[in-house]
Amino acid sequence: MAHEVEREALARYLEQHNLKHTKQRDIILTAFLEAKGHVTSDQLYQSVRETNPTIGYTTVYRTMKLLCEAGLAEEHQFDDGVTRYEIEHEHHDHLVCTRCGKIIEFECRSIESTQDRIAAEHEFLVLRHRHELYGHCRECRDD
Amino acid sequence: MAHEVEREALARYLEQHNLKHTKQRDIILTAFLEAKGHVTSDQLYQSVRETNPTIGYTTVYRTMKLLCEAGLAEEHQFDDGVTRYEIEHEHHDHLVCTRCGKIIEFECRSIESTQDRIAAEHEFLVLRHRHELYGHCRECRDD
DNA sequence: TTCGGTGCAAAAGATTTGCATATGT
DNA sequence: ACATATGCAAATCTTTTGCACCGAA
Repeated sequence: MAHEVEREALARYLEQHNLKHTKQRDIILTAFLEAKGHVTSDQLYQSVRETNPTIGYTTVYRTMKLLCEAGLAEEHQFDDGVTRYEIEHEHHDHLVCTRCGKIIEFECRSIESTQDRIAAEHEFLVLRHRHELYGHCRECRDD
Repeated sequence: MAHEVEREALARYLEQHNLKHTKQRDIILTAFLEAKGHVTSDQLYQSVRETNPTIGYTTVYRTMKLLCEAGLAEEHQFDDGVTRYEIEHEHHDHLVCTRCGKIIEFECRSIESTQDRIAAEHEFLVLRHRHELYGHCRECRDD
């Protein structure tokens, strides 16, 4: 079975918190991992429904919240207002194409250190950040 | 009367677009400017209601949209999911305190040029960006 | 007089909650 | 058996829309 690492992480989390290991949770985790990040609750719901038409919206929402708490997923709000989930991994930022919706990840040490300097100037303790560039990707730009 | 510059900008915009200059628009603009940025629709609605209890939610929403189009306001979505409006001015980014809600603005040339470099690497045309650091401000941090 | 504007109520879209039932442990 | 999960429907919350009436030009 695929995604062994994540499934075990979930199992561990459930056990430690006295929660139950249900097939819904497993199905949703799998669908989420297969989607490879940046999915909306609705996309997830649709994809889960294809094979398991009895699973409800509620369970998708509750499970995604659980996966976030377990450190397997991360919630993200881009400018369109819809919540998306992505697989939790090394911190990075995003290029978002406002035409085709493509999301490209990037990561930049030099920006991060500048950020730290700015925060320090304000005596601000930074816990997380978001940095998104919106525009048109190579395929969508006109020029 | 205060906020002469903005009121005139609005008047000009309305005229140029064949829209009407109503007292609601004036009242909402004033409330928005007095709030000094980063207000939610609801805060605006409440504050407008104090002096003008007949103004509806709808008008607040429609007017804020109008002010954005006129270039007087700017819409912003922070991580709490609620839309906030701020007074449109020189581009800048934000430090957001997740304890007291304070929002500090900052601006950084060196980050912006790095951004441009990254975008260029992806042949991406950047139209706008957001960059927010979430954490605890000087007054709210524990250490 | 004529359009655009306003306010209400209803709709819409995303997410959450109450509750009876089902199911891991 | 017992406590937690699930799925439905209903509730919430924010924002938008339809529509009859109002008011600025």
